[in-house]
Amino acid sequence: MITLTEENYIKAIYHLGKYGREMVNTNSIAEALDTKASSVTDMVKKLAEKEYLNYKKYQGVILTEKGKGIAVNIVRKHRLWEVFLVEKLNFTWDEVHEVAEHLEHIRSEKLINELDAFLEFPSYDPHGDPIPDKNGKFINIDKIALSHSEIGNVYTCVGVKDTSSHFLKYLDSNKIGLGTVIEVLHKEPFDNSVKIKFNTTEMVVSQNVAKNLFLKTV
Amino acid sequence: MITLTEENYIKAIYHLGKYGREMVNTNSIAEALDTKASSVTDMVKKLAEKEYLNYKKYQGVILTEKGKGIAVNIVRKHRLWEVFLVEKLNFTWDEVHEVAEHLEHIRSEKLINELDAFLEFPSYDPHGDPIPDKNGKFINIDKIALSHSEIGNVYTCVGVKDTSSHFLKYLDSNKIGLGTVIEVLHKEPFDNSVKIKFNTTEMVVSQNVAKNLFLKTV
DNA sequence: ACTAATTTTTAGATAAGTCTAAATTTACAT
DNA sequence: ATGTAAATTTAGACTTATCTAAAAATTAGT
Ligand SMILES: [Mn+2]
Ligand SMILES: [Mn+2]
Ligand SMILES: [Mn+2]
Ligand SMILES: [Mn+2]
Repeated sequence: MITLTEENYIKAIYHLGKYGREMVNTNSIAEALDTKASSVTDMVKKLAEKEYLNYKKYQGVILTEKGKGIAVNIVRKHRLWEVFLVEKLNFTWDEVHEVAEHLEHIRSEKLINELDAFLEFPSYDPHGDPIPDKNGKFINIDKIALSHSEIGNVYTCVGVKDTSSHFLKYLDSNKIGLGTVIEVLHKEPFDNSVKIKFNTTEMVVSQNVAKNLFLKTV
Repeated sequence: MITLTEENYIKAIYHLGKYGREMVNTNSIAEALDTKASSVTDMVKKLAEKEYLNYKKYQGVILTEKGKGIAVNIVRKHRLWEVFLVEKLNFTWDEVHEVAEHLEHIRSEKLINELDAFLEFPSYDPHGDPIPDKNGKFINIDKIALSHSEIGNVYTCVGVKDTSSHFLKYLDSNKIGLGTVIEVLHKEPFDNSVKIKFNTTEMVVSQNVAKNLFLKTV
């Protein structure tokens, strides 16, 4: 049996290691889970024992296939619940994450598959992140950050990197959301700010914003 | 902050003490939660300390208003989730309880109130139990067990006492459900079995069944 | 009223997950 | 290559919730 705490460690390691492809070090796990490095060491030993990951002392950890399976399933549940909250229960995209952090741990195959069907098998969550299907497969569209866009090009906003309430509310207040069509007018080398145009509005966004907004070419 | 374990104790005490009206003894709590009496003693001390209940050594416990408030809120969540599972996700009434045991601990005022609205403010759960509203108020219709019915009378089935999968499946297989109109034909004094008639079908049910089926007069 | 059975509480131990502080290993700069 | 800084692990302690076994209190039977 896997505990809630173990699930949270596995999920964090999955995200930190780029979908479980890269090794993850102790300190980054500790930071992600707001805990101490010594606690992480104890836990990764246990997770290695249970074969959710491979652990080399002082070298870091990497998820096994078994571990990745657990992680993908939690991500699936997290994102489906987020869709449910926005589509059916009038939550805004900045309110869903916190509740989904808890709902993602509810264990019922039937529950999650029926929820998937009820929502008509959505491919993306409210932040533009892809939702794994029942078999753990998901589409990964190639998106670029606004900070890596090219001047003169036109893009569609398809996701956010930072899903904090602060950032999402900032986007709301500036009328930027998923689907917004954005033209890149200018990139300021001095501070890496970007001047963009959308719906006849022109505005300058900071590097911080530019790094956290994902686009795809129209 | 209240823990998941504390919530389960409070809920059990609420049900055992008839909506928190009666004193509950240590052993019955232990049995309900499948734990040991010594564990219960430790926990009720903690719950008394936190003022969720009053505890007199060797005498048992009774919920405070604060404790009842917690309990009613958990019951509200449990029953609303059960309605959701049946109405929206194709669960049968014998499948919902287990999942609802977990969903009832998700903490979000907005979530539960929006769910309530989404389900159009249901008054009863799939087992005929009343659902408390946002303020903890709920209708308590007076229902009687089939075992206490009167020969010759006609009743409507409005609830079940035992919500175990076994009992509910037994009812399903005999085409008895909420809303079924039942006429009491005979009560056998020897074994307290009851002969009933519904939808042209006549059958004899055991005392065990008769005690767990709630009816109201038509 | 007294004894026996039952119920409840206490005492001490255990497991999970966390922490601080100290020790160890690795990485990096000269 | 060597010393220092950073990262990681170990050691020992704490908290929550549980258990077993023993002690104490209550209840019930005669
Ligand atoms: Mn999220
Ligand atoms: Mn998301
Ligand atoms: Mn239930
Ligand atoms: Mn129910």
